[in-house]
Amino acid sequence: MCGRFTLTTADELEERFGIISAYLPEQIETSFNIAPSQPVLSVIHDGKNKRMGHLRWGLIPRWAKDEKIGHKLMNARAETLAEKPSFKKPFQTQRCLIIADGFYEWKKRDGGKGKQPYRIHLKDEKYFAFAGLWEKWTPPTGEAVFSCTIITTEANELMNEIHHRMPVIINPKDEVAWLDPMQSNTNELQHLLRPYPAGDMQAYPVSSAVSSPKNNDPELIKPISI
DNA sequence: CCAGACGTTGTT
DNA sequence: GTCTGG
DNA sequence: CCAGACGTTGTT
DNA sequence: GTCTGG
Repeated sequence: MCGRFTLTTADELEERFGIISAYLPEQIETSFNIAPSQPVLSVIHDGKNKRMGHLRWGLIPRWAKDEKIGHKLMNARAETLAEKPSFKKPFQTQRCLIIADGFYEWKKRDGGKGKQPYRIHLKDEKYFAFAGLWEKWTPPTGEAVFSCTIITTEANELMNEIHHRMPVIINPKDEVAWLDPMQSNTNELQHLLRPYPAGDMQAYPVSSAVSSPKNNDPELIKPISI
């Protein structure tokens, strides 16, 4: 679940997320099918300002010897964030938003083999933000890598028809609280990680989740740095 | 104590 | 780095 | 998450 | 079947 999503335009992002121009990335990548290990558009709070930039999807813990562990850490269960060694510290101080306008989920076809992909988005078709955690990893040689994971929770009534888990979409009024690095009351933070209201979402089957060319130009990656 | 994992999903 | 299992 | 590969030797 | 890359 939560293995692919979309960000198809970059219009009015700074207004929607309240980013001042000095903290915007030089370029924003858009895609119909963003996969783990690719750069994803994110917002963090550096203690003073909100900053927008790209993070690599698949969290690499600070202590990792090999970046490959990031291939496994693209999702984090909301229920256990405070306990897991890889997520504990990021949950306390390194929370982020990951910007999207849709995501995919695959429903197993009854009886037989195969899966049917569904595209899910908000009824108003607007941007939303996944709850995420970010981390900075410095390899033995070379530049630091800024990476992130997307938090999952139980499915709401809409998603439950497709799958039993779904990514956490933060209620817009809670975005500031989620990002605030000074907020360390994990009980309150945990409360923000609930299934988004089903009535505000819609889902429909699609023929394929893969529909756009990928862009692998590493020059486009502009990691957030603090 | 050291050694080894550190994650989720879904499937069995 | 920190936790778990042996 | 899905899609796609899954291998080596030796030659250019 | 299982791993890797995107």
